[in-house]
Amino acid sequence: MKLMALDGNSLINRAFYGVKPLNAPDGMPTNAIYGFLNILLKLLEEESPDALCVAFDMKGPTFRHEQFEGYKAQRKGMPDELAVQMPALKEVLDAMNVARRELQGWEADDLLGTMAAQADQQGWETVIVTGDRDSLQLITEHVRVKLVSTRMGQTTTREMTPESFYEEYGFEPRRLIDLKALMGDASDNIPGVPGIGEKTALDLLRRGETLQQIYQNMDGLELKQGVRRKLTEGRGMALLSYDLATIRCDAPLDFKPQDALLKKPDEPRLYQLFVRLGFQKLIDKMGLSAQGVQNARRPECPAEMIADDAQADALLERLRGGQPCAVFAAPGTDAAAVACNGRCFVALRGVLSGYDGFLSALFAPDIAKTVHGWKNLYAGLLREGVDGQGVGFDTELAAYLLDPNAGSYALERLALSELGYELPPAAGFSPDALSPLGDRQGAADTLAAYAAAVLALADRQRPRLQEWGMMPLLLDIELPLSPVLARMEREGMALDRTQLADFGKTLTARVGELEREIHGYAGESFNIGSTKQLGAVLFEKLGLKVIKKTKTGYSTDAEVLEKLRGSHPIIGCILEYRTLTKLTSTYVDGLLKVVGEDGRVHTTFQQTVTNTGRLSSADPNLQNIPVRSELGGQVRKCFVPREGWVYVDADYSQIELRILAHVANDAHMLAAFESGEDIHAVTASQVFGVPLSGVTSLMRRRAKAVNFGIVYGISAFSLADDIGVTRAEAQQYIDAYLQSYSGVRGYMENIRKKAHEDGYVSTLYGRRRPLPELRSSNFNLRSFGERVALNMPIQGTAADIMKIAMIAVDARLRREGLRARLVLQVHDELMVEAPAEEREEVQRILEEEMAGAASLRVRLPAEATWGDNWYDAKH
DNA sequence: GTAGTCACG
DNA sequence: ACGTACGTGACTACA
Repeated sequence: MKLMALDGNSLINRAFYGVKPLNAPDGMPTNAIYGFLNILLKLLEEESPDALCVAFDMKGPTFRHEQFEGYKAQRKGMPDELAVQMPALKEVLDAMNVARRELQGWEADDLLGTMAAQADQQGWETVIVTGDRDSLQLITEHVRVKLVSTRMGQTTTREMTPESFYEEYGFEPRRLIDLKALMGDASDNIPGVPGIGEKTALDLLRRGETLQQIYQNMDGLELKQGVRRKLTEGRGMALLSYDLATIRCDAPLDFKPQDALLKKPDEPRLYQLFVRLGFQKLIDKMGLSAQGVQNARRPECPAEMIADDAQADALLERLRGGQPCAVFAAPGTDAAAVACNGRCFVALRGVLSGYDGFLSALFAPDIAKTVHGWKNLYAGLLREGVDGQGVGFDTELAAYLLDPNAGSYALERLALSELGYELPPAAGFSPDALSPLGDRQGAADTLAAYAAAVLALADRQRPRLQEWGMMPLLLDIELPLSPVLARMEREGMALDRTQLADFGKTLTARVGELEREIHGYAGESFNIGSTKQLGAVLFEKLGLKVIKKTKTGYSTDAEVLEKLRGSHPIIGCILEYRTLTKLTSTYVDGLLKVVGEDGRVHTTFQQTVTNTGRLSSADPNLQNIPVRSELGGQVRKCFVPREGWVYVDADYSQIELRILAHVANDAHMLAAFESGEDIHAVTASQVFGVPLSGVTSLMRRRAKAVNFGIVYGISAFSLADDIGVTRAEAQQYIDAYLQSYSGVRGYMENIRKKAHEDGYVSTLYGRRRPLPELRSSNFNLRSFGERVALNMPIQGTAADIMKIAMIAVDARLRREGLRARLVLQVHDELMVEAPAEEREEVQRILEEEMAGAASLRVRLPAEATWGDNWYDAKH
């Protein structure tokens, strides 16, 4: 039989510092609980023990404090964010029916030792799990220790047995006590023998001595004079430390391993807890369900099937009266459910003969609707030939605006966390279920439940959006943007497949040559794409200098290779190989793979992904098509408009710095922009104290890096690293910058302060990003939060303005009856595909609407250029 | 599924 | 004193 005994405090501490911040829907930090449970589940799987018990420390002094008042004296209490997670963890363990023990006056270590002793007496084996090496003294033939370490979400365990312990330390596990007695332990404030350090102590123990033997037979020992004196004088300390360091196995603990046998968890209770904590992943992983949970309920809303046009018209008439309603449509929109005033109506294409007409009428402007995911719904309607209108609320967009950090806005998840609704699986309204042979009433009930959830969710979200002043952001920016994005996706961009494939062949040929050359230099054939194998060749076989390490081995990134360029001809080949294989795999093969039947690529613009309010582009990502290198530019040449059409491309000029000048209200920066001079050159002249005419290209380059750094939340260290100067020099640049731009300095100070006070930052348009990181006790995380506090209002405001511009450009193209259409957005750039004869008008529209999207203290000029392919349009 | 790398703003 | 720039997505290798 096997007992697994966990040191709860040690593990939750590891989890707390090793797992990224995580919050429950109510804002309570949960990362430590989450990390702890993941470790626990992994261990249960690995070990399949028969019994499990978790030991905890208790607050207050222990018997060791009575022996020595300085014991653990300088130890600080746990940070608040961890402390609040302890009770919840214990609740979770109780719900899992996991035994746990704590005992006033005793540490978790002693409880583990005692449990192991009890288990041993009954012939059980024990696995102790902890992050604390002190427990290694408990290792015996029947007791193993698993040492857990986590860093950034990654958990590793190392198992220690008598053999592996001896191999590492060179003496027996019990002698760990002797080691501490001799050398002390700074972190627990155990004194040890004054003057005896790790080296001497280890040496004595590896010679086979024990503390007892040392003091019984001091004269017979071969010892340096000083050591002998220190040992003699420190005898009292040594004996005290020996006692303090000894983990006791006789705590008055009520424990038998049989008491801790694994039991089935209390599922409903655990489920409820996990919902409260926001642990959807664990709910899935452990296969929990809401069955038996009283709170989790499905909205009571049986579907009323719309069978004929008369019923459809009656419903439409009622909706036109202004009753709030929510529409949920199955993908492909072969079915639509309308929730309204406690009832739910469902229209199915196969049931309602006038389904298409119903859909058109439902999505007319005179019926105000709430939906979940307007962009995709609009796209679906468009495929049916319906131009959807009259959508006044979107629960997905609302959830994103309320918390852009949340990551997922699936209706099922939101219904659960916001309403306590358990929605039936979406498979319930699959095409099969909706087909004449399927369970149509069941499918309709499922759709109805989703529609009802959307309606209820909107009621929960609206007050918060109003309170936070975010309704205009939703109604005037995000919602109207959705159809624009849907049309852009549908429009797509044409690819010249032949030209792209030819380019691919050229690349592949060169990659072959490089591969041979690289293998030749290496003297062996290996996978150049494997960083592990490449590292072995470069740093072990060829003996090149190790510049940087990753957590799994040597770093071989471009920055490292660039520094090694002079030391071996293989380096240049590898760099070129990397460039070319990236181009072929991601951009040549990758794009060719996703060309549609219409010869065009249709990206997906994701509207609820980024933490700052930007869009993202995926499948394929058209926002990262190469441009910085000449070779990469070849890919852009393969994006071509229709015959007789052109691409018109418009960029904002320095939008982020201009927004910085505005929000910081910095007189110098505003003046610099107003003068129309090159902003980086002006910055250089200020930072380096030379007249504008005296700015060299090196100065400009460095000033540009400073400008970027400011926007990102600069540090001298990274700036120095970026531009290759000393830290002190970088600091001088920053100081000189902030001296010149005192408004920016003030902004940086204010926004930091405000962010700490409020716990969030926002853009000019009220988009908000919560910053739980700022309350972290972890220095790194807190610093990250402060950098984000500086950056998000700038990046996010630029995103807001671009969205406003997109809505305006799209509307004006259509209003003016042009055939030209938006096809792409790349953060500060818009691209329109236009008939050649509309080119000049489109250029004017882009420049006017982009510049006019916001009125700030600076102008926001945009320049539109054009060409017969994407590359030429930008050159 | 995660890590490393690299493409973009 | 801490470690170190903001925001993305796609590909390959590897456990």
